[in-house]
Amino acid sequence: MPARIQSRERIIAGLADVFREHGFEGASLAHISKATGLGKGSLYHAFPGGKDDMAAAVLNDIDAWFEAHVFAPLDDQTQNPAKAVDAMLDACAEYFYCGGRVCLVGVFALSDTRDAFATAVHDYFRRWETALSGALRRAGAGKAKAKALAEETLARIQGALTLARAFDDTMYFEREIIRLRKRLKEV
Amino acid sequence: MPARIQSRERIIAGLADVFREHGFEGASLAHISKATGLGKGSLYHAFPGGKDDMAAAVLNDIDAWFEAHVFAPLDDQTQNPAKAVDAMLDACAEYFYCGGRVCLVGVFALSDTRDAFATAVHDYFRRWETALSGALRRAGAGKAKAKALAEETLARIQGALTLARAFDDTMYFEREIIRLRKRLKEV
DNA sequence: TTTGTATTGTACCAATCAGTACAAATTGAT
DNA sequence: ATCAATTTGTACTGATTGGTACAATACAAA
Repeated sequence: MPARIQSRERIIAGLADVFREHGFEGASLAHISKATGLGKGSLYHAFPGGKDDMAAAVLNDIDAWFEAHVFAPLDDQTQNPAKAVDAMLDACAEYFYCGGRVCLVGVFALSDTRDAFATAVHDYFRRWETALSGALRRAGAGKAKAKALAEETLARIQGALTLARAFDDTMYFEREIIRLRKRLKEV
Repeated sequence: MPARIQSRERIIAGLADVFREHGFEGASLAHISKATGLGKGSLYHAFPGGKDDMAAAVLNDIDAWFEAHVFAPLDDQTQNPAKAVDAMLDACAEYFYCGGRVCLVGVFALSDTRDAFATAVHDYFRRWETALSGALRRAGAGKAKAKALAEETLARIQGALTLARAFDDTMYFEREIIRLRKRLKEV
């Protein structure tokens, strides 16, 4: 019966889906087992620390994706900052499936899981905010305005995800991205 | 041992705190019992339908509060629409404890609880959106602009709550409200 | 094939889950 | 004070929780 190698990538992707759908507390090992196709034995072999370990791995994976596709491009001094901001919105639309997928970090931020993963959540948003406000500064905004715009942008993205989910209509997210694109060109 | 009358108001307030903190799935009867000071007997006496019943009662309570303090004032044709919008932001700041308290409807929207309470979540945001966009129209905005601004406003409020919680800093919410107040005067 | 290791499924554990049953206690009316 | 109705705490239920133990399997090297 046993033994077929699963790529860790695929396992983490399945874990992310479950955590996004049910939150940390709601993600039972039964759910996780079903979503990943792995039994408890395999799961605890791959993540000896249990659910905490799994969630940490997922958060790490998300962080790596955003670092590569969002944060680093925003930081890149050699590129046109306006283009980097545009690329950020593209990356968000891609990552969040145009609003069909929710932000796991945001979910964790709202739930009581926040306490356990507080620093991970904190760092993710801080990293995003400073990278974006840096790019906006290079695009010509003053220090205060850049920070305010960055805060506003993150709030609008997170909020749009909530609304898209509440209305079960991805257009809410897509329209917000369009408005945001326009707004961020006004620097 | 038993018997002291608890006001239903207080019970529901306690329930709301628990659901906000832990989400629907994470809110165990042990948590609920502790937060309300009521045993299972009392809880199932007051809410025969169990947790679903409790959550529905909380959502109903929230809806009533917003109906009275936010939606109805926005609808009021006899009042200055700009003032109603301002009052809406005041009411939000009050209700959400300036960001220290999370939006339960938003939490439910993100979790899988969404399916069970989909219509309640849906109706809440739709009601808010139409009331706000109506007020903005009366304040002089065109139809399309009013709708876009209303969507943007709801997203920013929800997102600001997420950020305030993520950073554990209510200033993120308060600053967003200030920016929003300014933005909504531009109609 | 044989062997050793990495990987896996399953049987189990104590704790906790939502929910039920019911008797004890409190209340308000008389 | 008495009594009926309402409220309440507690003791249970079967199911599910996260986690452990371990034997069976598959795989790569020999």
